[in-house]
Amino acid sequence: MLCRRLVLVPRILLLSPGGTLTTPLLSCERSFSGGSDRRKVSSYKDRLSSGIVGIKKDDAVALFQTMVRSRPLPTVIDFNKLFTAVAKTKQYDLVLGLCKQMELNRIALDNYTLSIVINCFCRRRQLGFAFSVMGKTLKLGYEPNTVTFSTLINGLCLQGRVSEAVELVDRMVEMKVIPDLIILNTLVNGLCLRDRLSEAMALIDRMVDIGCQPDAFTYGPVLNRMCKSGNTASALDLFRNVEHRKVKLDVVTYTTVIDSLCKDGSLDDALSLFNEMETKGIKADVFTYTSLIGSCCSFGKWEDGAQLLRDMITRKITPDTVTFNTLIDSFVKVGKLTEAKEWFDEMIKRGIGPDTITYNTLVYGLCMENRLDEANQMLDLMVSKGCDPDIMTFNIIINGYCMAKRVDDGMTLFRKMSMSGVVANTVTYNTLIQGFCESGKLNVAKELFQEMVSQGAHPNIVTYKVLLDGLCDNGELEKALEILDQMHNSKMELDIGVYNIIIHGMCSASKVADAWDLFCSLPLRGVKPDVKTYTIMIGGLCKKGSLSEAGLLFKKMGEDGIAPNDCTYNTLIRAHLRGSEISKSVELIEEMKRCGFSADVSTIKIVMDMLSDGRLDKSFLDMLS
DNA sequence: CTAGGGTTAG
Repeated sequence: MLCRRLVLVPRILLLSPGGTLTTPLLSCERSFSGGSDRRKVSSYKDRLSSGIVGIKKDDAVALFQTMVRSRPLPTVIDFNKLFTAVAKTKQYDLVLGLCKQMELNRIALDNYTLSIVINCFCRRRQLGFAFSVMGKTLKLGYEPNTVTFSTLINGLCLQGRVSEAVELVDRMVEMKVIPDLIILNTLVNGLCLRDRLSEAMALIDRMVDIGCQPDAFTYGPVLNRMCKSGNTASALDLFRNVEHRKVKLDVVTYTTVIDSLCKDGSLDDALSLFNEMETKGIKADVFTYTSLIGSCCSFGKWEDGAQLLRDMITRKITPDTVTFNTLIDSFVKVGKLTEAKEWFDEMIKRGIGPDTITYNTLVYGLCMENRLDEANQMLDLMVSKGCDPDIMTFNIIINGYCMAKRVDDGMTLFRKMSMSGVVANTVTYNTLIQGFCESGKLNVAKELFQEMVSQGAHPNIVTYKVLLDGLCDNGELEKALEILDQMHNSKMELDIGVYNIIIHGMCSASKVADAWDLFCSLPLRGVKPDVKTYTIMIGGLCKKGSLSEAGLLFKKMGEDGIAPNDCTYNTLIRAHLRGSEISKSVELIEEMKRCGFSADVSTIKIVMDMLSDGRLDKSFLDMLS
């Protein structure tokens, strides 16, 4: 069933079929208080047991201080409970800081605390520190257990170093620690993260062979990877298969597939899987609802999205920041800024804190409506609420300035941003380079491109497209062709968009013959012309006065299976009007109308001009509408 | 206590 040689598998799995993989966790609980005096410690005890899920930074620090000052001292287990809760909120720096404080207060960390520290370093991609904590664990005389190892193995996997993770499993076995289901699941996850799906599946088969029953955690990452690669159908197949083999799937696996169906636009299928899950007694959670709400909104079913949110509140499934962000984003995307603002107020009313993404989304909405002053006020608001703007925030406003033809203001903000320590990325530079190109300041655009390279922000295909377009529009076709040459020599994958820009540039520079040669060479270059390519080329031929050639290309386009759009028709119609080929333009207009397109602004302008100087009859206007 | 899922920009 599988080819062992190709598959990365720890040695123990190849050597010990039929062996058991379960091992009890070592008990390392050590008490400082001896458990005698319970009265004085009740406040932090209550706090730890009454729920510290999703604990905020200030709360965590305050609770920690109370604990450190309590006499007798709380047990390490109590500290571990706090650290675990904080780690779950992904505040790894905070956990590390608190652990440091604990040491400074001469409270000994135990084996578990050290595992939590290792996990924090792993999550922060500081594997070196993680391994030295492992060394410290040994030096303190603790036996590393499966938790210590699984944490480190996960750290390696998160960095994409799966082979080393497998080696570590082998070393762990040498140290007489038997890999358990969690370790193997971690490896499966590591393989999935590197998109090595077939190896992951093979490892799962090996697990089954040696009697280690996979669970929802085993299949979760596999399903997720399939879904993220756009393969919902395969994921659904695997899902049904696993379900059929009586592996108990959980809310996460269901939600993974539900989300993928939502992303594919199969909202009905997603909803029926949601119902199926609930029927089986698996309760949907905030992730499930958030996916469904997002999908409803993308279909324009706002009331349904809002209703789902109300449902979840009724069912005591508390919506979080992401849930509101999803809803707010959907409203912003369709320009319903008022509704977005209402939901923003609602989330504040419910005590759910907006985050950078919430503010970015609202800033984006304001910028789209050219309300730049309000966007800047929103920026001030987020700063005043202690929510740090990130590169996305700045990119959105800079883009807003560029679209409002205020590239210089965009540049000022860019400099301010850099002073505040936020580092520009490729999108930032692309936006500004485009802004300068469109305002005709080609030299500034070129300088910025140089700055981008020297700052280590990698230009991508979009950067080049923006630059090529700018050069072509500003009469520097030769320079554009030089860059195109460089791009051919680089490893960059050129798409049809790049060629559309160049062909368009050639046509604008009245080099229609060159454009035609390039157009004809596209198949050789492995690039397929799209509707824009044909339209640009048709426009070029029209400009040259070769209406008949343009007509032939229009015909060929249809034969090549590319459907013309409104731009194609309007280009041809204008050319025929200019060439006084009235009857042909009437023919084209009727065909265009049959396709559901209509005359654009430029076409209407020509028609008006021709009506006023009498070259066209009034009946033409009726036919047009 | 260690492994899998949902939101933003050119």
